[in-house]
Amino acid sequence: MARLREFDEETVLAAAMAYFWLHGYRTASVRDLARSMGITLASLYNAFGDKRALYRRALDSYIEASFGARSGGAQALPPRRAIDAFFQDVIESAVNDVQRKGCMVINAALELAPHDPEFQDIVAGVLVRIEAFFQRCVSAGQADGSISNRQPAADLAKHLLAVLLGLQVLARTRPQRALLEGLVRPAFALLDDRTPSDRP
Amino acid sequence: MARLREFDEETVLAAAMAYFWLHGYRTASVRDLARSMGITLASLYNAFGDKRALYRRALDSYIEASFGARSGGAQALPPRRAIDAFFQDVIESAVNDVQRKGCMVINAALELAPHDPEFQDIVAGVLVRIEAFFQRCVSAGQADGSISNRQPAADLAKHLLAVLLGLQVLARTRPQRALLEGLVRPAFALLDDRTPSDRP
DNA sequence: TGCATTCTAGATCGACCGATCTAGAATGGT
DNA sequence: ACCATTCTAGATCGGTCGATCTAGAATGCA
Repeated sequence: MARLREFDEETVLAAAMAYFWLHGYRTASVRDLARSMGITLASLYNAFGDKRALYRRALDSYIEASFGARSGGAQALPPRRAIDAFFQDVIESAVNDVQRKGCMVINAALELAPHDPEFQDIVAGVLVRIEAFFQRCVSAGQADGSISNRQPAADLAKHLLAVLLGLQVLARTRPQRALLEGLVRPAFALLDDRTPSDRP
Repeated sequence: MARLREFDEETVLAAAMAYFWLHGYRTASVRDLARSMGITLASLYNAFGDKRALYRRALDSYIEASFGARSGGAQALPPRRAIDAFFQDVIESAVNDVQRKGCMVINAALELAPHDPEFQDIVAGVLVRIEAFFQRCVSAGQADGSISNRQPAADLAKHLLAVLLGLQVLARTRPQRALLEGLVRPAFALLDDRTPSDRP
Protein backbone atom coordinates (compact mmCIF):
# COMPACT_ATOMS: atom_id res chain seq x y z
CA MET A 1 0.00 0.00 0.00
CA ALA A 2 0.92 3.61 -0.16
CA ARG A 3 0.23 7.14 0.89
CA LEU A 4 -3.09 7.71 2.65
CA ARG A 5 -5.75 10.25 1.88
CA GLU A 6 -4.92 13.51 3.55
CA PHE A 7 -8.43 14.88 3.58
CA ASP A 8 -11.42 13.55 5.39
CA GLU A 9 -14.03 12.44 2.87
CA GLU A 10 -16.92 13.38 5.14
CA THR A 11 -15.55 16.87 5.62
CA VAL A 12 -14.99 17.65 1.95
CA LEU A 13 -18.33 16.06 1.09
CA ALA A 14 -20.03 18.41 3.54
CA ALA A 15 -18.33 21.31 1.78
CA ALA A 16 -19.47 19.98 -1.60
CA MET A 17 -23.02 19.68 -0.29
CA ALA A 18 -22.96 23.28 0.91
CA TYR A 19 -21.67 24.45 -2.45
CA PHE A 20 -24.18 22.47 -4.52
CA TRP A 21 -26.97 23.52 -2.18
CA LEU A 22 -26.16 27.17 -2.72
CA HIS A 23 -25.37 27.06 -6.43
CA GLY A 24 -27.41 24.18 -7.81
CA TYR A 25 -26.00 21.47 -10.05
CA ARG A 26 -25.64 23.04 -13.46
CA THR A 27 -24.35 26.40 -12.24
CA ALA A 28 -21.71 24.88 -9.96
CA SER A 29 -18.33 24.66 -11.67
CA VAL A 30 -16.07 21.78 -10.73
CA ARG A 31 -13.14 24.16 -10.34
CA ASP A 32 -14.89 26.33 -7.77
CA LEU A 33 -16.32 23.23 -6.17
CA ALA A 34 -12.83 21.79 -5.63
CA ARG A 35 -11.62 25.12 -4.27
CA SER A 36 -14.47 25.34 -1.78
CA MET A 37 -13.82 21.74 -0.73
CA GLY A 38 -10.16 22.57 -0.10
CA ILE A 39 -8.82 19.89 -2.42
CA THR A 40 -7.42 19.90 -5.93
CA LEU A 41 -9.28 19.07 -9.09
CA ALA A 42 -7.34 15.82 -9.42
CA SER A 43 -8.21 14.74 -5.90
CA LEU A 44 -11.86 15.49 -6.51
CA TYR A 45 -12.05 13.37 -9.64
CA ASN A 46 -9.96 10.65 -8.03
CA ALA A 47 -12.11 10.48 -4.92
CA PHE A 48 -15.60 10.97 -6.32
CA GLY A 49 -15.54 10.03 -10.00
CA ASP A 50 -17.25 12.89 -11.76
CA LYS A 51 -19.44 15.91 -11.05
CA ARG A 52 -22.65 13.97 -11.24
CA ALA A 53 -21.50 11.25 -8.85
CA LEU A 54 -20.29 13.89 -6.40
CA TYR A 55 -23.64 15.63 -6.56
CA ARG A 56 -25.36 12.35 -5.87
CA ARG A 57 -23.24 11.81 -2.78
CA ALA A 58 -23.87 15.39 -1.67
CA LEU A 59 -27.62 15.03 -2.14
CA ASP A 60 -27.67 11.73 -0.24
CA SER A 61 -25.81 13.30 2.63
CA TYR A 62 -28.21 16.26 2.60
CA ILE A 63 -31.19 13.94 2.75
CA GLU A 64 -29.85 12.02 5.71
CA ALA A 65 -28.72 15.13 7.53
CA SER A 66 -31.96 17.06 7.10
CA PHE A 67 -34.78 14.55 6.93
CA GLY A 68 -33.14 11.82 8.97
CA ALA A 69 -32.42 14.13 11.89
CA ARG A 70 -35.72 15.97 11.61
CA SER A 71 -37.96 12.89 11.53
CA GLY A 72 -35.79 11.01 14.01
CA GLY A 73 -36.00 13.80 16.56
CA ALA A 74 -39.74 14.16 16.06
CA GLN A 75 -40.27 10.43 16.51
CA ALA A 76 -39.75 10.83 20.24
CA LEU A 77 -42.68 13.24 20.58
CA PRO A 78 -46.38 12.42 20.73
CA PRO A 79 -47.74 12.36 17.16
CA ARG A 80 -49.62 15.65 17.09
CA ARG A 81 -46.66 17.48 18.60
CA ALA A 82 -44.27 15.73 16.22
CA ILE A 83 -46.06 17.25 13.22
CA ASP A 84 -46.02 20.62 14.93
CA ALA A 85 -42.30 20.39 15.66
CA PHE A 86 -41.56 19.29 12.11
CA PHE A 87 -43.25 22.32 10.58
CA GLN A 88 -41.89 24.74 13.16
CA ASP A 89 -38.42 23.46 12.39
CA VAL A 90 -38.90 23.93 8.65
CA ILE A 91 -40.31 27.43 9.14
CA GLU A 92 -37.38 28.34 11.34
CA SER A 93 -34.92 27.13 8.71
CA ALA A 94 -36.76 28.99 5.96
CA VAL A 95 -36.90 32.26 7.87
CA ASN A 96 -33.19 32.04 8.72
CA ASP A 97 -32.17 31.08 5.18
CA VAL A 98 -30.63 34.42 4.27
CA GLN A 99 -28.92 32.95 1.22
CA ARG A 100 -32.25 31.68 -0.14
CA LYS A 101 -30.88 28.18 -0.70
CA GLY A 102 -34.25 26.57 -0.12
CA CYS A 103 -34.55 22.81 0.22
CA MET A 104 -31.95 20.89 -1.75
CA VAL A 105 -34.35 18.05 -2.50
CA ILE A 106 -36.88 20.40 -4.05
CA ASN A 107 -34.08 22.07 -5.97
CA ALA A 108 -33.03 18.67 -7.30
CA ALA A 109 -36.64 17.79 -8.05
CA LEU A 110 -36.91 20.74 -10.40
CA GLU A 111 -33.41 20.94 -11.82
CA LEU A 112 -32.47 17.30 -12.37
CA ALA A 113 -35.35 14.92 -11.75
CA PRO A 114 -37.48 15.84 -14.77
CA HIS A 115 -34.92 14.57 -17.27
CA ASP A 116 -32.89 12.17 -15.15
CA PRO A 117 -34.53 8.91 -14.02
CA GLU A 118 -31.98 8.24 -11.28
CA PHE A 119 -32.59 11.55 -9.53
CA GLN A 120 -36.29 11.18 -10.16
CA ASP A 121 -36.19 7.99 -8.11
CA ILE A 122 -34.15 9.59 -5.35
CA VAL A 123 -36.49 12.56 -5.05
CA ALA A 124 -39.61 10.43 -5.27
CA GLY A 125 -38.16 8.19 -2.57
CA VAL A 126 -37.65 11.09 -0.15
CA LEU A 127 -41.15 12.40 -0.78
CA VAL A 128 -42.58 8.96 -0.12
CA ARG A 129 -40.61 8.78 3.12
CA ILE A 130 -41.93 12.14 4.27
CA GLU A 131 -45.47 11.17 3.35
CA ALA A 132 -45.05 7.93 5.30
CA PHE A 133 -43.74 9.86 8.29
CA PHE A 134 -46.80 12.11 8.24
CA GLN A 135 -49.10 9.15 7.81
CA ARG A 136 -47.59 7.37 10.81
CA CYS A 137 -48.05 10.50 12.90
CA VAL A 138 -51.62 11.07 11.75
CA SER A 139 -52.64 7.44 12.23
CA ALA A 140 -51.15 7.36 15.70
CA GLY A 141 -52.80 10.67 16.55
CA GLN A 142 -56.16 9.50 15.29
CA ALA A 143 -55.78 6.36 17.39
CA ASP A 144 -55.02 8.23 20.60
CA GLY A 145 -57.57 10.96 19.90
CA SER A 146 -55.11 13.84 19.51
CA ILE A 147 -55.84 14.21 15.78
CA SER A 148 -59.19 14.51 14.05
CA ASN A 149 -60.41 11.43 12.23
CA ARG A 150 -62.79 13.31 9.97
CA GLN A 151 -60.30 12.90 7.11
CA PRO A 152 -58.53 9.70 6.12
CA ALA A 153 -54.96 9.53 7.39
CA ALA A 154 -53.76 8.92 3.83
CA ASP A 155 -55.32 12.15 2.56
CA LEU A 156 -54.07 14.18 5.52
CA ALA A 157 -50.54 12.84 5.00
CA LYS A 158 -50.58 13.80 1.30
CA HIS A 159 -52.01 17.17 2.23
CA LEU A 160 -49.33 17.85 4.82
CA LEU A 161 -46.67 16.86 2.31
CA ALA A 162 -48.05 19.33 -0.23
CA VAL A 163 -48.24 22.09 2.39
CA LEU A 164 -44.65 21.35 3.35
CA LEU A 165 -43.45 21.62 -0.24
CA GLY A 166 -45.55 24.69 -0.95
CA LEU A 167 -44.25 26.37 2.17
CA GLN A 168 -40.66 25.90 1.06
CA VAL A 169 -41.31 27.11 -2.47
CA LEU A 170 -43.12 30.16 -1.16
CA ALA A 171 -40.38 30.88 1.36
CA ARG A 172 -37.96 31.14 -1.54
CA THR A 173 -39.41 34.44 -2.68
CA ARG A 174 -41.49 35.50 0.33
CA PRO A 175 -39.74 34.26 3.48
CA GLN A 176 -41.81 36.27 5.95
CA ARG A 177 -42.65 34.38 9.11
CA ALA A 178 -46.22 35.72 9.21
CA LEU A 179 -46.91 34.28 5.78
CA LEU A 180 -45.46 30.85 6.57
CA GLU A 181 -47.15 30.54 9.95
CA GLY A 182 -50.43 31.81 8.53
CA LEU A 183 -50.43 29.19 5.81
CA VAL A 184 -49.94 26.24 8.17
CA ARG A 185 -52.60 27.40 10.61
CA PRO A 186 -55.51 26.01 8.58
CA ALA A 187 -53.68 22.70 8.17
CA PHE A 188 -53.31 22.42 11.92
CA ALA A 189 -56.94 23.39 12.39
CA LEU A 190 -57.77 20.45 10.18
CA LEU A 191 -55.78 18.13 12.41
CA ASP A 192 -57.29 19.51 15.60
CA ASP A 193 -60.86 19.58 14.37
CA ARG A 194 -62.88 16.98 16.31
CA THR A 195 -65.81 15.13 14.81
CA PRO A 196 -69.21 16.66 15.53
CA SER A 197 -69.85 13.85 18.01
CA ASP A 198 -66.66 14.78 19.85
CA ARG A 199 -67.72 18.35 20.35
CA PRO A 200 -68.93 19.37 23.78
CA MET B 1 -38.63 52.98 -44.17
CA ALA B 2 -37.65 49.59 -45.40
CA ARG B 3 -38.26 45.89 -45.39
CA LEU B 4 -40.77 44.66 -42.82
CA ARG B 5 -40.40 41.88 -40.30
CA GLU B 6 -41.26 38.59 -41.91
CA PHE B 7 -42.10 36.75 -38.71
CA ASP B 8 -44.88 37.44 -36.29
CA GLU B 9 -43.45 38.43 -32.93
CA GLU B 10 -46.28 36.82 -30.98
CA THR B 11 -45.80 33.55 -32.81
CA VAL B 12 -42.05 33.28 -32.30
CA LEU B 13 -42.45 34.43 -28.70
CA ALA B 14 -44.89 31.60 -28.11
CA ALA B 15 -42.28 29.20 -29.50
CA ALA B 16 -39.63 30.72 -27.22
CA MET B 17 -41.93 30.32 -24.24
CA ALA B 18 -42.50 26.66 -25.07
CA TYR B 19 -38.77 26.08 -25.40
CA PHE B 20 -37.84 27.87 -22.16
CA TRP B 21 -40.69 26.16 -20.36
CA LEU B 22 -39.38 22.76 -21.38
CA HIS B 23 -35.67 23.40 -20.98
CA GLY B 24 -35.38 26.07 -18.29
CA TYR B 25 -33.29 29.21 -18.64
CA ARG B 26 -29.72 28.11 -18.11
CA THR B 27 -29.98 24.88 -20.09
CA ALA B 28 -31.61 26.51 -23.10
CA SER B 29 -29.05 27.47 -25.75
CA VAL B 30 -29.76 30.52 -27.86
CA ARG B 31 -28.89 28.59 -31.00
CA ASP B 32 -31.49 25.90 -30.38
CA LEU B 33 -33.89 28.54 -29.19
CA ALA B 34 -33.63 30.41 -32.49
CA ARG B 35 -34.05 27.16 -34.44
CA SER B 36 -37.19 26.25 -32.51
CA MET B 37 -38.55 29.75 -33.06
CA GLY B 38 -37.96 29.40 -36.80
CA ILE B 39 -35.80 32.51 -37.05
CA THR B 40 -32.08 33.12 -37.30
CA LEU B 41 -29.76 34.01 -34.48
CA ALA B 42 -29.37 37.52 -35.88
CA SER B 43 -33.13 38.06 -36.00
CA LEU B 44 -33.47 36.84 -32.45
CA TYR B 45 -30.92 39.26 -31.08
CA ASN B 46 -32.25 42.04 -33.25
CA ALA B 47 -35.85 41.54 -32.14
CA PHE B 48 -35.44 40.68 -28.46
CA GLY B 49 -32.10 42.03 -27.26
CA ASP B 50 -30.49 39.19 -25.42
CA LYS B 51 -31.33 35.80 -23.92
CA ARG B 52 -32.37 37.22 -20.59
CA ALA B 53 -34.72 39.79 -22.11
CA LEU B 54 -36.28 37.12 -24.31
CA TYR B 55 -36.82 34.91 -21.28
CA ARG B 56 -38.46 37.78 -19.49
CA ARG B 57 -40.87 38.29 -22.38
CA ALA B 58 -41.55 34.56 -22.52
CA LEU B 59 -42.23 34.39 -18.80
CA ASP B 60 -44.53 37.41 -18.95
CA SER B 61 -46.48 35.83 -21.76
CA TYR B 62 -46.68 32.55 -19.82
CA ILE B 63 -48.03 34.34 -16.78
CA GLU B 64 -50.74 36.11 -18.73
CA ALA B 65 -51.66 33.00 -20.71
CA SER B 66 -51.87 30.66 -17.74
CA PHE B 67 -52.90 32.70 -14.73
CA GLY B 68 -54.79 35.39 -16.58
CA ALA B 69 -56.99 32.90 -18.41
CA ARG B 70 -57.37 30.61 -15.41
CA SER B 71 -58.42 33.26 -12.92
CA GLY B 72 -60.43 35.17 -15.48
CA GLY B 73 -62.48 32.13 -16.39
CA ALA B 74 -63.01 31.24 -12.74
CA GLN B 75 -64.15 34.75 -11.92
CA ALA B 76 -67.49 34.04 -13.60
CA LEU B 77 -68.25 31.16 -11.21
CA PRO B 78 -69.58 31.37 -7.67
CA PRO B 79 -66.60 31.64 -5.29
CA ARG B 80 -66.57 28.13 -3.86
CA ARG B 81 -66.87 26.61 -7.35
CA ALA B 82 -64.21 28.97 -8.70
CA ILE B 83 -61.65 27.54 -6.27
CA ASP B 84 -62.71 24.05 -7.21
CA ALA B 85 -62.40 24.76 -10.91
CA PHE B 86 -59.00 26.37 -10.42
CA PHE B 87 -57.56 23.32 -8.69
CA GLN B 88 -59.23 20.85 -11.04
CA ASP B 89 -57.70 22.73 -13.95
CA VAL B 90 -54.24 22.62 -12.41
CA ILE B 91 -54.57 18.91 -11.61
CA GLU B 92 -55.67 18.22 -15.17
CA SER B 93 -52.68 20.09 -16.56
CA ALA B 94 -50.30 18.30 -14.21
CA VAL B 95 -51.63 14.84 -15.03
CA ASN B 96 -51.42 15.53 -18.75
CA ASP B 97 -47.93 17.05 -18.55
CA VAL B 98 -46.11 14.11 -20.11
CA GLN B 99 -42.97 16.17 -20.62
CA ARG B 100 -42.85 17.08 -16.93
CA LYS B 101 -42.47 20.78 -17.64
CA GLY B 102 -44.23 21.78 -14.45
CA CYS B 103 -45.22 25.39 -13.84
CA MET B 104 -42.92 27.90 -15.49
CA VAL B 105 -43.34 30.41 -12.67
CA ILE B 106 -42.23 27.88 -10.07
CA ASN B 107 -39.35 26.90 -12.32
CA ALA B 108 -38.33 30.54 -12.52
CA ALA B 109 -38.79 30.93 -8.77
CA LEU B 110 -36.19 28.27 -8.13
CA GLU B 111 -33.80 28.77 -11.04
CA LEU B 112 -33.58 32.55 -11.35
CA ALA B 113 -35.35 34.36 -8.53
CA PRO B 114 -32.97 33.46 -5.70
CA HIS B 115 -30.07 35.39 -7.20
CA ASP B 116 -31.85 37.82 -9.51
CA PRO B 117 -33.88 40.64 -7.93
CA GLU B 118 -35.85 41.38 -11.10
CA PHE B 119 -37.18 37.86 -11.44
CA GLN B 120 -37.70 37.71 -7.70
CA ASP B 121 -40.10 40.63 -8.05
CA ILE B 122 -41.88 39.06 -11.01
CA VAL B 123 -42.37 35.75 -9.23
CA ALA B 124 -43.39 37.38 -5.96
CA GLY B 125 -45.87 39.48 -7.90
CA VAL B 126 -47.56 36.47 -9.44
CA LEU B 127 -47.76 34.69 -6.10
CA VAL B 128 -49.32 37.77 -4.55
CA ARG B 129 -51.86 37.89 -7.38
CA ILE B 130 -52.80 34.23 -6.87
CA GLU B 131 -53.09 34.76 -3.13
CA ALA B 132 -55.31 37.77 -3.74
CA PHE B 133 -57.47 35.74 -6.11
CA PHE B 134 -57.95 33.06 -3.45
CA GLN B 135 -58.65 35.66 -0.81
CA ARG B 136 -61.33 37.29 -2.93
CA CYS B 137 -62.95 33.90 -3.50
CA VAL B 138 -62.79 32.92 0.16
CA SER B 139 -64.10 36.25 1.41
CA ALA B 140 -66.98 36.17 -1.05
CA GLY B 141 -67.72 32.57 -0.12
CA GLN B 142 -67.67 33.34 3.56
CA ALA B 143 -70.03 36.23 2.94
CA ASP B 144 -72.57 34.14 1.03
CA GLY B 145 -72.21 31.14 3.34
CA SER B 146 -70.69 28.75 0.81
CA ILE B 147 -67.31 28.72 2.59
CA SER B 148 -66.58 28.08 6.23
CA ASN B 149 -65.70 31.12 8.31
CA ARG B 150 -63.93 29.16 11.02
CA GLN B 151 -60.59 30.29 9.57
CA PRO B 152 -59.64 33.83 8.57
CA ALA B 153 -59.86 34.39 4.83
CA ALA B 154 -56.25 35.59 4.84
CA ASP B 155 -55.00 32.32 6.33
CA LEU B 156 -57.11 30.20 4.01
CA ALA B 157 -55.84 32.11 0.99
CA LYS B 158 -52.20 31.59 2.04
CA HIS B 159 -52.96 27.96 2.71
CA LEU B 160 -54.54 27.41 -0.70
CA LEU B 161 -51.55 29.08 -2.33
CA ALA B 162 -49.18 26.74 -0.54
CA VAL B 163 -51.26 23.70 -1.47
CA LEU B 164 -51.28 24.87 -5.08
CA LEU B 165 -47.50 25.21 -5.14
CA GLY B 166 -46.94 21.95 -3.30
CA LEU B 167 -49.26 20.15 -5.67
CA GLN B 168 -47.27 21.30 -8.67
CA VAL B 169 -43.92 20.41 -7.13
CA LEU B 170 -45.20 16.99 -6.16
CA ALA B 171 -46.69 16.41 -9.60
CA ARG B 172 -43.23 16.89 -11.04
CA THR B 173 -42.03 13.56 -9.70
CA ARG B 174 -45.31 11.83 -8.76
CA PRO B 175 -47.99 12.95 -11.23
CA GLN B 176 -50.60 10.38 -10.25
CA ARG B 177 -54.13 11.72 -10.19
CA ALA B 178 -55.02 9.84 -7.01
CA LEU B 179 -52.19 11.55 -5.14
CA LEU B 180 -53.07 15.03 -6.36
CA GLU B 181 -56.78 14.68 -5.75
CA GLY B 182 -56.18 13.11 -2.37
CA LEU B 183 -54.02 15.99 -1.26
CA VAL B 184 -56.57 18.68 -2.08
CA ARG B 185 -59.46 16.85 -0.44
CA PRO B 186 -58.57 18.00 3.09
CA ALA B 187 -58.18 21.58 1.87
CA PHE B 188 -61.66 21.49 0.40
CA ALA B 189 -63.00 19.91 3.58
CA LEU B 190 -61.59 22.93 5.38
CA LEU B 191 -63.51 25.26 3.10
CA ASP B 192 -66.73 23.31 3.42
CA ASP B 193 -66.59 22.85 7.17
CA ARG B 194 -69.36 24.88 8.79
CA THR B 195 -69.03 26.43 12.20
CA PRO B 196 -70.50 24.37 15.04
CA SER B 197 -73.43 26.76 15.19
CA ASP B 198 -74.10 26.10 11.50
CA ARG B 199 -74.38 22.38 11.97
CA PRO B 200 -77.83 20.87 12.00
C1' DT C 1 -34.89 53.66 -59.26
C1' DG C 2 -32.55 54.13 -55.04
C1' DC C 3 -31.77 53.43 -50.28
C1' DA C 4 -32.58 51.98 -45.68
C1' DT C 5 -33.75 48.11 -43.32
C1' DT C 6 -34.37 43.20 -42.44
C1' DC C 7 -33.58 38.98 -44.01
C1' DT C 8 -30.48 34.56 -44.63
C1' DA C 9 -26.47 31.53 -43.52
C1' DG C 10 -22.65 31.08 -41.25
C1' DA C 11 -17.98 32.59 -39.35
C1' DT C 12 -15.99 34.51 -35.41
C1' DC C 13 -14.82 36.06 -30.64
C1' DG C 14 -13.58 35.42 -25.87
C1' DA C 15 -14.90 32.89 -22.06
C1' DC C 16 -15.99 28.96 -19.48
C1' DC C 17 -17.07 24.17 -19.07
C1' DG C 18 -16.07 18.99 -17.55
C1' DA C 19 -12.60 15.99 -17.75
C1' DT C 20 -7.88 14.24 -18.39
C1' DC C 21 -3.14 14.45 -18.04
C1' DT C 22 1.70 15.85 -16.78
C1' DA C 23 5.45 16.19 -13.63
C1' DG C 24 7.20 15.99 -9.45
C1' DA C 25 6.94 15.93 -4.26
C1' DA C 26 5.17 13.37 -0.20
C1' DT C 27 4.06 9.28 2.21
C1' DG C 28 3.51 4.60 4.23
C1' DG C 29 3.51 -0.63 4.04
C1' DT C 30 6.48 -4.39 2.44
C1' DA D 1 15.21 1.11 0.57
C1' DC D 2 11.72 0.41 -2.65
C1' DC D 3 7.51 1.27 -4.88
C1' DA D 4 2.64 1.98 -5.26
C1' DT D 5 -0.39 5.41 -4.28
C1' DT D 6 -1.90 10.11 -3.31
C1' DC D 7 -0.69 14.53 -3.10
C1' DT D 8 0.22 19.40 -5.33
C1' DA D 9 -0.15 22.89 -9.12
C1' DG D 10 -1.29 23.68 -13.40
C1' DA D 11 -1.49 22.77 -18.54
C1' DT D 12 -4.35 20.81 -21.85
C1' DC D 13 -8.25 18.90 -24.65
C1' DG D 14 -12.52 19.17 -27.14
C1' DG D 15 -16.69 21.26 -26.77
C1' DT D 16 -20.42 24.68 -25.92
C1' DC D 17 -21.83 28.99 -24.61
C1' DG D 18 -23.76 34.06 -25.43
C1' DA D 19 -23.03 37.53 -28.36
C1' DT D 20 -21.32 40.00 -32.46
C1' DC D 21 -20.23 40.46 -37.08
C1' DT D 22 -19.78 39.62 -42.21
C1' DA D 23 -21.61 39.41 -46.75
C1' DG D 24 -25.05 39.36 -49.72
C1' DA D 25 -30.04 38.65 -51.06
C1' DA D 26 -34.77 40.39 -50.38
C1' DT D 27 -38.03 43.92 -49.66
C1' DG D 28 -40.88 48.20 -49.24
C1' DC D 29 -41.30 53.24 -49.09
C1' DA D 30 -39.81 57.84 -51.05
